[in-house]
Amino acid sequence: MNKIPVSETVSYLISRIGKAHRNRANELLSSLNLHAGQELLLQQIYQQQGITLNELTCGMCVSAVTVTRTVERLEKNGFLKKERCSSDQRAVRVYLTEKGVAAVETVEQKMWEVLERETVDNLTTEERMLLKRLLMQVLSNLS
Amino acid sequence: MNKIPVSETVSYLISRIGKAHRNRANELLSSLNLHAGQELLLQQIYQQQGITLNELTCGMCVSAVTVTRTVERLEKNGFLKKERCSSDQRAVRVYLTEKGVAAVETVEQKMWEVLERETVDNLTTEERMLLKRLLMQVLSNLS
DNA sequence: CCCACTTGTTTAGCTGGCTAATTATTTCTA
DNA sequence: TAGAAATAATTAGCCAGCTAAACAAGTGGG
Repeated sequence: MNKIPVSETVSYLISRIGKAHRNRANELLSSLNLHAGQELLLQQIYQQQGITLNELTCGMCVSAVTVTRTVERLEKNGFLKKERCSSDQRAVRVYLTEKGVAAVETVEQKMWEVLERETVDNLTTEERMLLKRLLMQVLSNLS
Repeated sequence: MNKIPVSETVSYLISRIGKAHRNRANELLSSLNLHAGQELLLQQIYQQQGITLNELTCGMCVSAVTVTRTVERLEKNGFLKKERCSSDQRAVRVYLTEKGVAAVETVEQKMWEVLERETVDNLTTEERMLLKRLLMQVLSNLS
């Protein structure tokens, strides 16, 4: 059985695509003064105002430290507000400001839609469905 | 035309997979005292001892700054050596040490092989071929 | 021959992401 | 009920990655 070079493996493709995809996301987000990663956090708060940092940590597959610091920066830039939870003084709840809400609603069309269109360009509808199915299996494999 | 939720787009899958894949790569690399990104750099030098930082920058789709700093750390940890180019005093050439060579040769089986096996697990041979083809198109779209 | 331009690298300062260790609060249990 | 254990968040310190700006060394044109 011949070994295929690393450069022709699915893993190598994924690492290249992951980088390119993130780069493009950053380009699209820069006009909103956001960085890749922040938009996911804002979207979570949008779906549940008053969510705690701990709940954010779980929902984003990211470490608690990263959440703490990203929230800190987003608060400094006026996208959200922190508030100590009254029933559990350990927990911190976060709420989007008007600016934060506007940002989330803009990210949808300024980033996700553009990114998706570019990503699946030149693929037929069937190929897109298929790709989605295969990627869901890959994600499941790696989780 | 109904909009599909972000969580069901190829883009969203790619960003999730990209993160999970990188995390797993880091786990596998940690036993070699390497971090994701460093292994690509070492592999490039392995293929061309004496490569310049500028050539590394081009070959890795990464900024010159990142190359400079990663090389600096890898040198500090004994994986490579820097040397000013004699014919062009601006350029810096890098060479793997024995430790660096050993690392590259171990990364192949300790990281790439394991990662690939895990990534395409539960996919048939046909599905793997297909996935590869679709991902190559995606990479081309994003480059 | 010298000054302008280009090229290769580095510094400063920012981002997301991480682990380990710390602090504060709550909960559980002996 | 008091002390131990679990939980939520933070601090310190590390890594990859980035842009902008500085610096140094070649290259070219007038």
